[in-house]
Formats: sequence, structure tokens, C-alpha cells
Amino acid sequence: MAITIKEIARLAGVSVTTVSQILNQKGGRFSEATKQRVLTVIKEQNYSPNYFASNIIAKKSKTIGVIVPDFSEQFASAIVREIKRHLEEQGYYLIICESDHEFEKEQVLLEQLAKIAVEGIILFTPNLYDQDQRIRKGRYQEIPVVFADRGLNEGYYGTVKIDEFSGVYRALEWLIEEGHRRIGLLMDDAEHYHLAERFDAYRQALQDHQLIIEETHIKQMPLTIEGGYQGATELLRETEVSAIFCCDDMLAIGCYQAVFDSGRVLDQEITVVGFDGGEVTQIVRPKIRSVRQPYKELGNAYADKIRMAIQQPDRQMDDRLFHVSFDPE
Amino acid sequence: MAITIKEIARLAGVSVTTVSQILNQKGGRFSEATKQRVLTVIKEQNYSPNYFASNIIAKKSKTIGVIVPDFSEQFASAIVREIKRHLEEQGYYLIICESDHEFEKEQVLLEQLAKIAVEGIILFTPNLYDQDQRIRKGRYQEIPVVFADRGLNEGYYGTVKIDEFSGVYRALEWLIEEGHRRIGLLMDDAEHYHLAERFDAYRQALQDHQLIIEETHIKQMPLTIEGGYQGATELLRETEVSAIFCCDDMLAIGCYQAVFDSGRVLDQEITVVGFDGGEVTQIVRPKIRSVRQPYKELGNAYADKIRMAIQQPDRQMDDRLFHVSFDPE
DNA sequence: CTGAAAGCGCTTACAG
DNA sequence: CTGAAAGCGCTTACAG
Repeated sequence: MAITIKEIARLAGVSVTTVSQILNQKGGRFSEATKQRVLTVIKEQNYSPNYFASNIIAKKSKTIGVIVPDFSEQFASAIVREIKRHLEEQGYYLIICESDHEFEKEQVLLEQLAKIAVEGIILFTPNLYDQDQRIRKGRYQEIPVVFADRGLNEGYYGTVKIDEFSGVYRALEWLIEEGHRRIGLLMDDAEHYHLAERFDAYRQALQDHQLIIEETHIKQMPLTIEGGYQGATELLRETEVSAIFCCDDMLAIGCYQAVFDSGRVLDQEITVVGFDGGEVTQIVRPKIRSVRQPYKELGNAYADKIRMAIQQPDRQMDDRLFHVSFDPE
Repeated sequence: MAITIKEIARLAGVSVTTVSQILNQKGGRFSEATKQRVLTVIKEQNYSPNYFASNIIAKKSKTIGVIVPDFSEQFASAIVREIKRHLEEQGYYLIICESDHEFEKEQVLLEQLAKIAVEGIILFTPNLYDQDQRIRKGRYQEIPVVFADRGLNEGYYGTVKIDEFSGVYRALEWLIEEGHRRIGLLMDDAEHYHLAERFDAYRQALQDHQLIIEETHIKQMPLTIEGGYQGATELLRETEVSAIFCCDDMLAIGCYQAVFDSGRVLDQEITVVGFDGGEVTQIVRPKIRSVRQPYKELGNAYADKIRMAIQQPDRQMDDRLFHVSFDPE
């Protein structure tokens, strides 16, 4: 059994009130001698107040819940890392949960997090909450919820949007400058995410440069390495593309594997560009050029929002817009 | 303000005792009618007991702390994933913290986790705790601590050891069978980890096959991609090795990059073998053959230990031994 | 400068 | 079958 405030008070020869006040920096009125005596006993006994007892009064758990679709997905992981750094500096604990992309699991997790009284929730989700009354005011059972969904849902605390268009457009422009005329596209199959903006940028870039958009150059695939492998294999077999733009780094990795297996030389016979700019693109050789997400900025934005939402749950916040970037080096 | 048990009692026309008992499956003695009435009100109001108030009595947070040296290190991540799966099934929450390999940060985190009353702590650490009185009995301030350190520290709840020797030996044997006579070694520089067992297996395997151990074939490097790159670059420049055994997958990745930059063809001119068998080895092409850690088994072992330690903090447990494996396909 | 007392939301003997 | 009361460990008006 851990030691209690009562015991500390007894040992220091004061009342529990005194101990409590001194412990919580509200002891200005006590004599220096008393303060020292109490602090010494606290130190000696290595006492710290019972977390639950304090919280029942303070109603603060200093804990924030984060729901991500998949721990191994690098987009969310990279952002969560930033969020974590940011929020832990402020003395918050993070509980990170995995939803497997499923709306139902998100509900269960929201419920659980509410039960353990997290102070706020950051929800990475591919799902639409537009109709959800419970979450309409940015709250799930009184707890502020901030969406980290690239602007899919209109959050009460302002939407965080990412301009993907300009970065993708820039990447395509670069490929065209490099002399590529037949550029394949590996895009999502709209299973979880709809990466329409990236598709639009691809089309617009080709069009602006008088290139014809060939249906056969476009493959819709699950956003996985296997998806990329299969899509690229088909492109290599059926078309004459000399470059492939992948709407996701995992697709690009699969693409690399397919090019390798086809015996072609990367960057010489086939150039691959990815999207997200994750670590993995820097690990393989040759490095994958990839449109980079503003991870740091996004992490800060979400962390800021949840912090402000906790402090002022009724205050609405501005929308924020961030940009991806493309740098072929 | 969330609704309280008092309010539920009022709405159901019963006492708080009744509500509490029914809520905690101790309501056998109440009439079916009462039970239904109470449960209905609870449901209607979407009531759940205040987490802190319950815990102050139950003294259970259902939370477990996990300390890892580095979130992006794949060895610990892969195991934590298993631990998480296992423990969340049992209704525990995990709080995962990062120590940056530092003993001092571990101390701060242990302190913090104790303060928020986690029920147990799993400590991934490269540091020695042998002398640490506070943790001698497997506890830090009453909280059970299980070491996840490959058997470095002698834990109160039994040591989890990994036999690395046989797997590394097998890998070297395979290289020799493949005809390699000059095999380089990239090993740790003993900064955080001392991978002596892997080194021993390398030496023993060469010796058993009448191969001379050349000092120039062995490079000590930090366990990073950069370390692997630099070590391999030196080996390729200074020696005639046709294979390189890397004591860590990150070294192997760096190795791959160095071979690529040197213009040599992987698996034809240089064969690289790694250690850990992480995902990354399956992403690059050609795939990296790598000695595989028993992630699943390790995760289960740590999860089991902490669960039992929580339930029976004074019971000592058996040591456990797991094996790495090597399968060149 | 200090402390007795009420109260946070809950659970659990105990009495009827 | 049911509830009044004590108590968990703490904080916070309030009185002196």
C-alpha cells in the first residue's frame, strides 16, 4: 500500500490541509519552517498524491487518446510522433489505439477512451462523420475530438486541409521536363481513401503539357506494396510507360520490386515517383523521389488544436491549410 | 459535467448502493424489476462510472506502461505490437514511452508511470539494473517491472533470453555452403548494445570450417544505416569479401546502399545477410536474408509475465529461452 | 499562519 | 430484497 497524505501529515506534525496546500503550490501563507518540514517528509517518504484521488477532484487525467487506422501506416505514425513530442512536453500522456480503418472499431475506442476519462481525442480516420450527432460539436461524451483526416470531415475545431494538388502537379511537371511522355499512374481503389486530388493533378499536368491521358496508363490498386507490385507489373507488360507516378509510397515500393523483377534498370529505363515522402523512400536504392507531406506542421497543428480544445471547448478555431512539397534534388 | 451515480439512483428511484451493486454484477439479490429499471436508466443516460472514483477504491488502472529506447527501432516495435495485441485483449491500456536509450530518462519515465498508477511496466532497456535496489524485487514503487532486454538484466520475474548463436551460426554456414570464403562482419561498436553472441557465432562458424578470421574483415559500427554504409564501403574498398554478415538489419540496409553505390550487383558479386528479420528486409530487392527474431513468442512471453506479475507480484517465474531462426529459402 | 470539516463520485460492509 | 452510513485519498472553501 502506498503512503497517504494523512501519514505525511502525521509525520510532519501538521494537518492534511497543510500538506495538500504546500504540495500544490498554494502554500504561500505557511511559514518557511513548516514548508521545509513538510517537503522533507514528502521527499523522505517519496510520496506522491494518489493519481485517482487528485483527479476525481481536478477532473483532469492529463491523458489524450489518439486513434489511428493502422500502427504500421507511416503517414499517421510520422504525424503521431510529432504530436507525441509536442504534447508530452506539455505534460500529457498519450494512449494510442488502432481502428483497422473501421468505423465500428472507432466507436468502441471512442467509448473506451471516454470511459478512462481522456481529456481529448485525436481521431485519424478515413470515415465520414458528417451525420454523427454525438460528434457534431467536436465532442464525444463531453470530450473534445479533433479530426486528423486531411480535411475529410468538417471538424468543429476547424479543418486541417492539405493541398496535395500543387505538389503532385510539380512532380509530374518534373517528369515531363525530364523527357517522359508516357507516364503511368498507380492510384487508390477507393477502398479506404479517395485520393482524387492527386489524380486531378496528374490529369491537369498532362493536359497542360499536351500529353494524352491514356486509360491504360492508369491502374487502381489497394494502397499496399502488393498493390503497387501488381499494378506496375501490368503497366510494364501492357504499356510503354517510362515513368510511373504512385499516389502512395507503398505503391512506389511495390513498383520498385516489379521493375526489379522485370529486369529493368530504375531511373534509367523506368522512373518512379511516390507520394508521402516517408522514410522508406530514402532507404531503397536508387532513392525514391516522393512528394513530401508536411509531417511536422501537421503534427503541431493537431497538437495545438487538441490543446486549445481542452482549454476552451466551446471556442471555434480557424481552418488551416498545409502544402506538400516535391524536391527532385 | 458527466452524470453521476446519484442522479441515476434518483431517476431509477433506488439508492446509490443498488445502482452500484447492479452495475458491478453484484446485484444477484435485487429483484428482476429493479435490475431492469436501473439498467434502463443507465442505458438511457449513457452512464458509466467515474473512472477515478472507481479506481480510488479498486486501486486498478488497467493500464500498463511500456518503455522503449526508440519508437522507430523495429526490434522493440515489432514486439510491442504483439504485447499490445495480447494485453488489449485482456482489457489493458498501454502507455508507450521513449527513453532514447538513456538510463536517466528511464528513471524519469518509471517515476511518471508510477505516478499515474500503471499496474505494471515493461522495460525495454540496453542498460544494466543489477545494482538497482529499487528494482531488485521486480518492482518500482510497488509496481511490477518486467525486463525486455534479451536477458541482460536478471529480472525478478524470470529472464527472457534469446539464443542468437545457433541462428547466426546457421547463417554463416549457409554462406560457406554457397561458396563464400571471405566473409565480412559488420558488428556493433558497443555503444548501446553488445552483440557479443553474434560475433562469437561468426568466429566459431568460420573456425569450424577452416576459414581464417581476418581482422580487416570485421568492422565495428553504430547500428544505423549510416554505420552500415560506411562499414561496407570500407570493406569493399579494402578487402576482397564476397559476402557480409551484418549483426543488425539497419547495418544490412546501409550495406545494400554501399554495394549499390559501388556499382556491384547484389547476390551476384556480394551477398548480404542481416539480423532481426524485420519488415524492411522484405521490402528491398533483392530481399535481404536475415536471421529472424521470434517476435511473436517474445511479445507473448513479456505480456504473460507482466500479467502474472500484476496478479501475483511475489511469485517468481521461470526463465525462458527463445531461438532466432535463419531460412535462406 | 493553521486546521476542522465538507465534499468529489464511487464501493462495501452492515443492518434491517 | 433494499438502503443509510462509512470510507477510499484527496482538495478546497471557511473559520479562526
